[in-house]
Amino acid sequence: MARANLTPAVVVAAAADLADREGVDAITLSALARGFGVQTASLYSHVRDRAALLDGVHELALGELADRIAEGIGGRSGRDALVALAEAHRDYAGAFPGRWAVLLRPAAASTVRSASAGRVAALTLAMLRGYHLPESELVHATRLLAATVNGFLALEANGSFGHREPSTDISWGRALDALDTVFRSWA
Amino acid sequence: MARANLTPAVVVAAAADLADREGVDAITLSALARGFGVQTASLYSHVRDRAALLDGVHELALGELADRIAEGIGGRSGRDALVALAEAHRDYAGAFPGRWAVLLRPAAASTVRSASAGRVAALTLAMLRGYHLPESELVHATRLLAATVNGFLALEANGSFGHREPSTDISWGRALDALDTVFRSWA
DNA sequence: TGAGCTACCTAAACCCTTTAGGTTTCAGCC
DNA sequence: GGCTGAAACCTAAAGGGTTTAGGTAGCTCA
Repeated sequence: MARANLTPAVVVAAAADLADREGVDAITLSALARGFGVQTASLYSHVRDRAALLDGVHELALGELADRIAEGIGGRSGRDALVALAEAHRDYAGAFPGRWAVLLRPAAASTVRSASAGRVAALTLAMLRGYHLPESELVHATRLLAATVNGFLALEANGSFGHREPSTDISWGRALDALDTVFRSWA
Repeated sequence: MARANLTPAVVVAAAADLADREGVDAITLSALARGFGVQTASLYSHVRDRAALLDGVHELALGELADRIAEGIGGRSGRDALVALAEAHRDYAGAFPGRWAVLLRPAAASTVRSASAGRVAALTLAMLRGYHLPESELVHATRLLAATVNGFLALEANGSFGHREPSTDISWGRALDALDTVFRSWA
């Protein structure tokens, strides 16, 4: 019986893929074990429990998202940077719905303190600095940005916007316009 | 053996209360049955399955939220109405975290078509009409509003904002200011 | 009073999680 | 080459949850 040679990282990656294919609820130790051709209990050598597995996926997704944000922002600033950051989120949510859904769940304390979380925060802050807001307002601007982007994508993902015309693409553009306007003329 | 005299509505209400006390994941037919002093299988006479139960809670919550929005908006208009609507959401999310979490999940098709969903939509639309946007822009404004409010409350609820100073109350105020500004000067 | 509907029950199949403790495999070293 | 120890993997089992099928008891009303 050949070994699967699993590692925590391999298990977490498989969980992320499974979530993208069949939804977050499909992340079960049983399903993963079946996929690896291994007994369920064996996975507990690599992952503490199901919660820890989800935390792992969370952190993985955060890192991937940070990469995409960094690449998108590139040398841009101002509105271009804002759009790039938002678009990175939307592309990621569209391409990896399962990973995205995991990101929307409460993060473990360790995840909040992770390097990936820090990178996302730093990139967001760097982008916002391009708008020259008062330093003390940066937190509020960050929260507004995060709320709007995440809120939009969440509603889009769970079907709250329906499939009605006009398409959500236009609404998405309006939302980015609104954010840009707000940041440029922050009281 | 005294009968519990259950009805679908009673079961759904109990599920909602349970969610507020212990979280959405605590909504199990088993737990509810224990609460009623009844066998788990008996609940299937009143509720098709767990998914239908959650749909019931979703619709219940939507109705309660609509009531609060209506009461909050009262005779107000413009910014006052916007704040009342947003505050109704925030109060509800704070007071009934479990019900709120259920609202954030994808809605069943029947729920989308329900009277409660219609009421929330109608109230939102009525509020936005106070800003005199072009009729064709109302959809986009609605989506931006929903995204911002829901996004903010979701991030607040799942701890993404941390407990850091300054408090989220101030950020919340900034977000409402931003929405008001955007709606008043919609391009 | 008794017929019938409904509320509730027992039984059972099936799936998932998690713990405990045993066995196999493999790299590296004498 | 054979031994050894650490991983990697396994079996077994307890404990919950969901759901279906079919049986029984209690209430209502003719």
